[in-house]
This record gives sequence, structure tokens and C-alpha cells, in this order.
Amino acid sequence: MTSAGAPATPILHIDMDAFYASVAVRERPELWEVPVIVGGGYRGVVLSANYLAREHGVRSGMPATRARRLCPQAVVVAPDHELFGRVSTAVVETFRRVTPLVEVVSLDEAFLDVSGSVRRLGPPVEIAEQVRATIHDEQAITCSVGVAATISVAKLASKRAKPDGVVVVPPEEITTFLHPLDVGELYGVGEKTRAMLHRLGLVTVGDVAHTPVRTLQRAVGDHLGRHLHGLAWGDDRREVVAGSSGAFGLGGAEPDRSMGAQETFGRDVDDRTVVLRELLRLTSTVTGRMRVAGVAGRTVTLTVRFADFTTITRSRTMSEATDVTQEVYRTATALYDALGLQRARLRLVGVRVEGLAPRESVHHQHVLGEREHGWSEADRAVDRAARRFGSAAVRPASLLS
DNA sequence: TCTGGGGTCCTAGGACCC
DNA sequence: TCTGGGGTCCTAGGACCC
Repeated sequence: MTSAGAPATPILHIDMDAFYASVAVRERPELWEVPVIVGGGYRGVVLSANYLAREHGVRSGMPATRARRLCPQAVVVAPDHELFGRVSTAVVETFRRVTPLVEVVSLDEAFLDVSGSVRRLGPPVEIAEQVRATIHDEQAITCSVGVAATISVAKLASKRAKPDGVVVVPPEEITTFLHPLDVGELYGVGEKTRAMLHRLGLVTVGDVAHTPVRTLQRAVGDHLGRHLHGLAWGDDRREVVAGSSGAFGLGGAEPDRSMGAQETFGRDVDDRTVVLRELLRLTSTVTGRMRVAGVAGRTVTLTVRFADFTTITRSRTMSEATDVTQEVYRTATALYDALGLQRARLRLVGVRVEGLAPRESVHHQHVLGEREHGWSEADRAVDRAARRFGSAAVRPASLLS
């Protein structure tokens, strides 16, 4: 690489190693050489497991019951999201000292475009090692870094680098790197799509690369077919966008399109009163967050998961966007009652508001606005009290037990 | 004691409009 | 009077990611 030109591999994907578990162990040094599982409470799943637990087959996302069967000697730690958030913020600050072009994917993962940093800090691989050393010194946790010309290859490279390493994929080695991988490694290929592709005899990324786009599209849909064929050849033009990206990584630093909350009951519920109380609690959580963000939304979606895990959604779009708890709750209740459930056992309910837009951009009809004015004022009074005394201090009467 | 919670995007059908 | 084509919105479900 010349000092004047842009680096051939300017993108870093930095991924904390077993982030929650590493932070938990850091806080409790006696767990250093013990299998550790974070999360996994009642009816829960594993949020993170350290490498000693992974040796027994424990994986994040796995039902807690299964994890405990696989590794009964593991210590299970409750997650401390506030702590994880603080560590994450500190780590991201370290990234931003390298470059302003930091795209935060989640608490434990980010992309950095270091094109503009090589003159000051050296080639990308050296920047990667500097960042790793800094995080290790300051936070006492390790991370892995993938270095490549594109986002998708950098991400795959960081996975290969785990734990506690760096992998660089130069441009001329991209297909050599990609083609032996299982198709399931590609971004956007989950369990279902992987099984579908395997049934067609497409096992490796190379197989996908050498399949006509039309064939892929018939198998997995127009969009995904085209997307996968591109990725299989390392074709990924997405740039690092400063800010936080959504889970799918396409939005980049854009405001939320929806906000929601859901809850799995401790025990399955068939009592309408209990369900409605939970819907009110979830709704006030969501609308409270909406008001903090200064957004309102038009579509309310109710999610219901039955005891057998089948899940349905029902949605209704209102003529006016709202952030008013009572309006969203009324809509959610109507959707629930329209299901006509008779003693069906529910495992989970959820409420989501979609079609969010900045509140000030939302047109208000005066007649409707006046009718709802009282509720809106009530919400704002609740918000003020919650800020002053904590959210537990103010809640609807029906949530008082 | 099987399977969390926060999201995004895609697909597909029907309604509706031009 | 046998019937097009495109665009947008709404709804429901599904897949995926962290």
C-alpha cells in the first residue's frame, strides 16, 4: 500500500468476544476459569456464554433449559444491561478516536472505515491491533477484528479471527476466502434459507456463486437471490455510515421505523383481565419511549403467541398518528377482542407502533386533537413525574397490584 | 419447565385508483 | 362489455439479525 492512496482494505469489523460473558467475568474474577452463561432465566434463552461454556455446546439464543443440560456445572449470571451499556459506550469512544466513520451495529459490534486514518495511524491491520490493545488495557476484555475492502467480508473475517485475533482479507483473496464457506455464513442466510439451499445441493458460498441468479431467485425470492449471488462474489457496495444501523444493517443512522414491547408470561395466561393489564403496561412503555424520541405512529400491531408457540399478528392503521397511551391501548384492546379468544392459553403478548414520524411533522385534525387533548396532557404529566420520581412512581391504576 | 426481546425487510394478496 | 397495467396502501406472515 502506498502512503498516498486509499488503503486496499479500509473497513474494520470489530466484534467483542463473548461480550456479556466477558464483562460478567471481569466483574467477578472468581469466574475466570469457570463456564459462564449470561441470561437463561425462567423461560429464557442464553444471551452470552464464555468459551469454556461453548466447549460444551452452549450457544447464545439457546433455550436456557438445554444449555443447563449441556453444561450443568456452568455458573448462570443475570444480565446487567446498564453495565453492558456503559462498557459499550466506552468501547465506541475508543473507536471514534480512530475515525468518525463508526457504524455501531449493536452493543458489541461496529464497523469502522479507516480510509482517512492511515496517514495518522498506519495501515488498517496496525490500527486493528492498536484498538485491540487499547480495549484490552482499558476494559479488560478482548475483541476480534476483520479487515477487508467490504463490510460483508470484514464481518466474515472477524468471525474467523475469533477469539482475540485479527484476520485480513486482501482484495485478491476474497473469492478464495469466501467460496469454501458454508452458505449459512452469508449475511441474510439463516436456518430456513440454509436448509433450502442445501436441499438444492448448494452447500458452499462457491456453489451459490456458480449458480445462475434466476435459479437462486426462484429458490429464495427475487431480492435475496440477487443479494446472495452478489455477496458470493464479494460484491457489496454498502458503505460504513456513521451512527447506529438497524439489525439488518441497511438503514444506517436513521430514526426508528417502529417501536414495540413484548413479554413472555411466567406462566401461560388465559384470563382477559391479565392480558389487558399486560397490554396496558407494554403500551405505556412503548408510548413513553415514543414521546422521549419525539415521534408518533399510525399503525398499531398486536402480537399474540399461544402456548404451542404459534404466533399471530393483527394490525390496524389509524387515520392520525399518535403517541397517546390511551389511543394505542384502545386500538390494541380492540385488536385483541376481535380475535374472539375463548380461554386460549397465551404465552406472550406484544404491542408495536409502526409508521413513526417526528411528532411536529404530524398533521393534527382539530376535532380529534381536542377530544384527545386530555389524554395527551395526562401522558405528559406522567412523563414529568416519571422523570422526577422514577417510572415506578406513576402508573395507571389498573397496574397497581 | 424448550424456544427472550428489540428491531428490519420481504413477499403476497386484495383494495383502490388512474 | 371477458377484462390491461401500474402504483400505492393495508394486512398477515415469515425470515433474519443482534
